[in-house]
Order: sequence, then C-alpha cells, then structure tokens
Amino acid sequence: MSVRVRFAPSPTGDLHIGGVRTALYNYLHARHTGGVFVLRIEDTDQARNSEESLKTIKEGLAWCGLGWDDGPYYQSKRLDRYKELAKQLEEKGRAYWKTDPEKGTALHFKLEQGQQKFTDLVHGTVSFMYTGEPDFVLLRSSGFPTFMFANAVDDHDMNITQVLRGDDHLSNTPKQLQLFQAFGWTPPDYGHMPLIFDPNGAKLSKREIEMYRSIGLPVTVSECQRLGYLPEAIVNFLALLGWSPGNNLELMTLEEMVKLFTVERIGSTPARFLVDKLQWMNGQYIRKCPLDRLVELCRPYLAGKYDLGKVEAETLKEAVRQQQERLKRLDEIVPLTKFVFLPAVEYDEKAVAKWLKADGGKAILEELRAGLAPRERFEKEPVENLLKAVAEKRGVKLGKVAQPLRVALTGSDQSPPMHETLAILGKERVISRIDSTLKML
RNA sequence: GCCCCCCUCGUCUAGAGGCCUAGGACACGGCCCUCUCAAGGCCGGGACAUGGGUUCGAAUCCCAUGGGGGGCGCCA
Repeated sequence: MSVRVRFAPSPTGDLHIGGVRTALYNYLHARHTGGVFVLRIEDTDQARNSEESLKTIKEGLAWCGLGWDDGPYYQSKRLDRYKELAKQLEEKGRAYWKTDPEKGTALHFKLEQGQQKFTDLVHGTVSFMYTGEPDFVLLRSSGFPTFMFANAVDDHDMNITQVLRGDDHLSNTPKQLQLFQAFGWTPPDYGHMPLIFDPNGAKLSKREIEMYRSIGLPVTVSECQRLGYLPEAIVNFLALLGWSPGNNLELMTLEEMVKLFTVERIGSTPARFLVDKLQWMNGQYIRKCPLDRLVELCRPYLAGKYDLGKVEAETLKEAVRQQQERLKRLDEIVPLTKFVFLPAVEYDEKAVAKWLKADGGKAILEELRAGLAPRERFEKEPVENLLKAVAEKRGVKLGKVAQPLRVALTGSDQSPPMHETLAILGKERVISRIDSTLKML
C-alpha cells in the first residue's frame, strides 16, 4: 500500500516548533516514499479554535517549504460522520451515555482493561497494563467529537498508513487502537517521536515565551521570523532534533533530507532545544544566501529602524553585502549598519577613549584626513597604501592608525575593512565625520 | 497515586557485542590569518548515569537503582 501520512494540527494558536518538526518528519517520509502528505485541521474545540490561527498554520507551513498534497480537511465539516460511527459503537454495546451534572450527557467508550501491546515504529514493542483505566469520551454533550475519537476515525477514513506524532500521544495509542478494533478496521502504524525540551529540560511552554525570546530561542514560526531565522536553517535544525542521517552530515537542503530520511533512523531520546547550534546554522545559511534575496530578507528589519526612503538601492545592497559573513540572525543587520544609515555618528565612549583620546589619536586622524581629502573614491589599494604609509612613518602597527579612523567614521571600533567602510560612506560623509570628530577632541 | 517512555562530551548526535584508547557538529580554550569585528584554517579539553548479571568480550543484551519526561480532560 502506498504511504499516506498526515499533519493534523488544531487551530488554537501559533504554529509551534514541535508542530513544525512533526509536519517535517511526515513530509519527509511522504516525499521519500513517494507517498501523500495530508493536511487535516482538527477543529473540534469550538472554544479555542480561531480563523487567525488556521491562517498562521498554513502560512507557517508554507514559510517552511512544507507543502501538502491533500486537504486541508476540516473535522468541523465531518460531524455527521462521527455521529454515525458513534451510533454504531453504541449499537455494538461499546459505547454508552453518561450524564455529568455539570457538563451534560456525553457518549463514553467502554475501554477493555488488561494488557495492551503494540509495535511502535520508533520504540519497538510497547506494553501497557490497564487496570482502572477510565472510559473516555467519544462525543461531548455539545455533539462534537473528542480528539481521541475524531482523530482515529479520520486516520481510517483518510487511509493514513503511518502516524508520526509526538511521544505525548504514546499513552493514548492503546485507546485509539481499541477503537480501530471495535470497528474492525486495520489501524495505521504508529511512530512516536521524542519530545523537544527547552534549555532547562522541561517541555516547551507558551508561558515562557518571554524568557525564550530573551535568549533568542524561537518556539513558534512567528518568533523564528521575528528573530531573523531563515526557514532553511529552522527546517535543517529541527530535522536533526531527533533524526540523523548517520554519516556526520548536518547541513542539508530539504531535497537532501528527503533522500536520506527514513523513520527507522528517528531516535528515541528527547532533545533539548538550545539556540547555539541553530544560530550557527542560521549563519551558514545566511552566508550561502544569494545577495539579492538577503537584501530583501534584511529590508524589513532595516526599514523598521531607519529611513530608507532616500537610500540608493546600491548602497543598501552593499551595506548588506558587507555584513553577510557577520550575521547570525537577520535582525543583527540593524546595529551593524548603524554607521551607514544613521545621519549622525553615535560614539562608543570606550572606543573614543582608547583610540582617539589616547596617544596620538588626533594627530593620526589629522594626517589621514590630509591623505584622504584629495581622493574622490576609496579603493582597496590606495587606502591600504595610505594606512601603511602613515603607520610606517610613525613606526606603529597598522591597527594603531586604522582604529582611530574607524572610530571617527563609525563611532565604533568594529566595522568592515577600512576601504569598504570608507567607500560606502562616500567622500562627503568621510570628511565631515572626520572633521566633526576632530572638533570634538 | 496508577501507567508508560527516555538516559553517550555542556548541547545535538554517530554507535545496532569485538571496527571504540567512543567518531562528528555546536559551544568553550589556544594558535594561525588579520587594520577591528567576523568568516576561515589548525590544535586542545570534554561523555558511555550507577550497580549487578549474560558473554572469551558490552556504550551496545537482561535486571535493579537513580535521574529526567510524558499520559491518566466533555484539551489536542
């Protein structure tokens, strides 16, 4: 039978990083086997569902490059089907109505007690012992089905062959298996993948989002976007949280992952989500990114902070180019290009003290001004020659003469190579910034 | 409370009885490159949770203990 897998989120919030990984593994399995990837929306909780969340999920999957082949199907549109099947169970004597004084009358499934065994795709044989395991609800008093029920029914109706989901569902599986048994259906194979933990080893929690944000840890797709991560990096990183191709290969495109992915190689140990490696990986993808695309990726961050209205396209492009190998996150472009896009220099006092106010800083700057003034353009060779000449004449190292200029032009002791810094600022700004710095000293 | 899952460097992992004096990556430290910061290159420290078995031989198999996590909702 050809493979059919699904991603079945409930539209009750942002698309979570754990959800992305679940979607990814199902997507990879489908693509690897030439199967079909189904999207199903489990919107049976009227109170918590939202249109906006649905939109977020679809856009989030698209952003990650995880397209589905079939669906989306909506459980809210299949209520009749669930009711019909529930009735069958009732007629078979496997379900009964019970009234809760607070919540109303709901249909319950009669759970068989005793040993429950099944073979999990990632854990192997798993065996449960049900002693006083309570019966679970099939239909709520509202008439809506529960997850346990609708989810199993849909997996059957949609001919799902493998269910790849989080370990948090492992304990529920025997119950759903009993449902399949009661209907006389063949169940799909289940594979439960390890949970993703936060840096403290606890389950990722929505409540901690502020703390996560403060350490640059994106736990939802919108956080990924906000914090300047590339989808390639997120997908690549998440793929490696619980799966490995086994040959020391780490940087992979989606296509490569598709080729390499097998569910046998999904691990069984929970993984902590730390930001370090993700940032490194993001930097790798930023460096590989074609410049034109990188400019567009950076533009919103810059536009949010600077007035780009009068900035020439070439300047913007060059500013981004200069920082490409320094970025780990897109949002870092903002502080790094401050010297280009802000009209006035913001001086770092420590840098000023170290390079300009100390021994000969001012004299060096004056000398460089004299050397720079006759030039219209600042190319690599002439600039380097000038710096070297000044350094030699004074018997000091290159850094001794480059740094004062750097601080005068950018306010900081860190910037792209001198000739690039000069070139992007242009003659006029170079001279005026040197002059106003000199005046200040 | 009951049931279940997990346990290799700080982190992600490779490892399916001898290939392991345990490999890779991130992070960390050092060096090189160098006008700064990065990037890049090289080197280094760093792990089989513990205790019992099984076996000629165990990170790999079994059992306990410890630790971590999950499930037991008219949430999904």
